[in-house]
Amino acid sequence: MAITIHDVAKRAGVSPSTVSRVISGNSQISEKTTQNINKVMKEMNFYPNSQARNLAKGNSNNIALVIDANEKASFANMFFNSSVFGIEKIVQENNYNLLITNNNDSGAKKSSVMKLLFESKVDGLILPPSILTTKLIKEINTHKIPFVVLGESSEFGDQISYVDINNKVGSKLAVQHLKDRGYKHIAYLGGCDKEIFSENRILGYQETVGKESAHVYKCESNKEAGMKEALKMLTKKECDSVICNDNILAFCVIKAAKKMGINIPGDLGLVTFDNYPLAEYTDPELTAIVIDTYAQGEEAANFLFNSMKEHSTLKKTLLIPSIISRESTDRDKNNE
Amino acid sequence: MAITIHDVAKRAGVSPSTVSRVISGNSQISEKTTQNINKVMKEMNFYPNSQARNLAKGNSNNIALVIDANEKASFANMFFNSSVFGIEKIVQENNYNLLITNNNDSGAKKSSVMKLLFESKVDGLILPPSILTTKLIKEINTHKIPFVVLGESSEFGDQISYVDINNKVGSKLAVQHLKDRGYKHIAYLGGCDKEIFSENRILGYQETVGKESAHVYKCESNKEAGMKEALKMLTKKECDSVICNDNILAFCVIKAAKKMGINIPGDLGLVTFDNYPLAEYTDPELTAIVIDTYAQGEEAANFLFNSMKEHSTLKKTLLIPSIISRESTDRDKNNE
DNA sequence: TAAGTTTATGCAACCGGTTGCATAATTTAT
DNA sequence: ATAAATTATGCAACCGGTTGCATAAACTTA
Repeated sequence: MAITIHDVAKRAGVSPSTVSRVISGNSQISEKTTQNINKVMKEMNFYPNSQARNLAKGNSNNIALVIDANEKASFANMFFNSSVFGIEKIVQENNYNLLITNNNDSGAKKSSVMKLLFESKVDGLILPPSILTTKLIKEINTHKIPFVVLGESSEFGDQISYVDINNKVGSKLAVQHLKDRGYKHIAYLGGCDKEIFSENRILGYQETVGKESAHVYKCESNKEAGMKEALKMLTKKECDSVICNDNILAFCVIKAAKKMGINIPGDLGLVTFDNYPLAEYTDPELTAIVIDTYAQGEEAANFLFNSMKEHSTLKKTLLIPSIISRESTDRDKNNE
Repeated sequence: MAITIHDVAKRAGVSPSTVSRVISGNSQISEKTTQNINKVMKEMNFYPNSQARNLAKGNSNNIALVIDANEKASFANMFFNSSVFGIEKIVQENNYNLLITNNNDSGAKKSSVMKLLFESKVDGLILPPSILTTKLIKEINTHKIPFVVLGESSEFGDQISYVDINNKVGSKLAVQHLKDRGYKHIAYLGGCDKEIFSENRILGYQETVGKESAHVYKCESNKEAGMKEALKMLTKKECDSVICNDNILAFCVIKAAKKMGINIPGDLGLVTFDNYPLAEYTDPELTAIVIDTYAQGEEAANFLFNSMKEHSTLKKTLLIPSIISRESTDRDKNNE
């Protein structure tokens, strides 16, 4: 049914190998023959069958992006989101296919990632830190499949290559931004112990303001915890500004401040990590630490393709975030 | 290097065909032999090479989800997001792989979707309505690849199978919800002419409130247009409630109302289409028409797999949305 | 012009499975 | 016990490309 390399060969009066060599472009076929074969291929509208090609070449031409089924859908996804576009772009530039799969590691059966490995379905993997286990890393290495992690890992940091945001620098940017506008006492809201990115943000904050002037209000990222902790923070009146660990908490602060009659940015400066689309639609609009997940995806994919070409050593990449100034910190330095 | 079916056959003392038949499970191999082969496969940790399998079977074992590079990243992506999880779930249940690709139809070269078709890389396609063209549909049909569209299409509605939300019903739900709470004059904010989903929402709204009592404030979904139109609407004072075409516009209404000293829900009832994570963090929290994109993804994928098993006719599926009541409409019926 | 190089192409095996057909092994019927 | 029917398995071709090696053709060089 489908047109094969043999059909093309017959029509062009050459052998299949010659056609194959023209397709691959990596051999010394005479200019004349090449042009003729190209012409015939165009005429017959021929495209090589990728299954056959992969089998012969011994690769899959796929790389897989694994997502974590267990992550709470909402925000984790938004994140996953832009990075996938960056990844997809690089994958396409390399003439590869991008597979997406959930890691449903039930323990009982082989997880989907294991299956990808065993059935030789991928030449490379992009993983979230949350699914890493000693067993998984060992298995991937046994199969000699290069992989890269989208984010830092506290437990396995020394066994993996990863691309993450420099969260410490993010906090420094936030602190500096607030100080520049005359805010003196800066609090940090959010972050729980298990997330390494929160840890680093808090660390960066503490280092910048100085351990003694740090006021960290740890809390989970949901309505109840967020509101409670925001109100607590505002009631204490220790601080004239706050850095939020994410947009949800920033929204909570806005709400809490409103309830208590505290004006943002007049009485309270507010900087938040993350810049989701609605961050510029709030009242006041949110000054945000912007994380370029698209670039993160690109970076990870590029690294992966390099590792596939030539064995490379472990590499940790930290991208520098930026800050976008909006109403929530928009006051004169001397306004205080 | 890798273990093949031949290695297994040798060890088990049978022919490769027998092993193959055990793997496929679709033939009459004796119980004894089957068990033995299974044992050997487990011992050798054997998994069939998928490239070889696909080549022999003449399929790819892939379905592709195409995303539209041109859609504005933000909100389109959030949408894309949950549906991809639903799709991925069904794909995995069917032991298939999910490919994701951008449709970079530059016109010059073959677009990525065309490539997928020509290189036999997919057995099925899930497409966004925005990339449909006569040429593309024709090409897909020529290749006899089943496909389904994630959303309705005005131009090609009669040539495709699609899964969409019943937007008319969404509007009816919103209107009914507002009426139940004693709101009398309901406006509709947002929607531009090119989007069929907006059209249907407005249509459903008009049909429910009656053509003569309809007040549609069309506008684009961005800060400038949204604020301007929201202020205009509130200034006119025609209505005591509004249905917003999306969360961005709802945020604009909240901001505009605050500026004008209008209380939500007291003076103005507010229902919005879409329920993005931050919709419950606003002040007031947003009553929202919830669109289950996860289910939409599942539905589309299920339909696709059915079409792959047996040729099926075109099918239009409309999922019923639901409404989640929050503060922005939370007043007594007699409060007015 | 013959010998030596270089370049262009074909042959055939191979990648690792699947499957139609033939045959061997086993069971059932007579 | 033998023929007939049924079940289990193997053989070999095939899916559609790729590639090492051999050889033919074209080009140098002496």
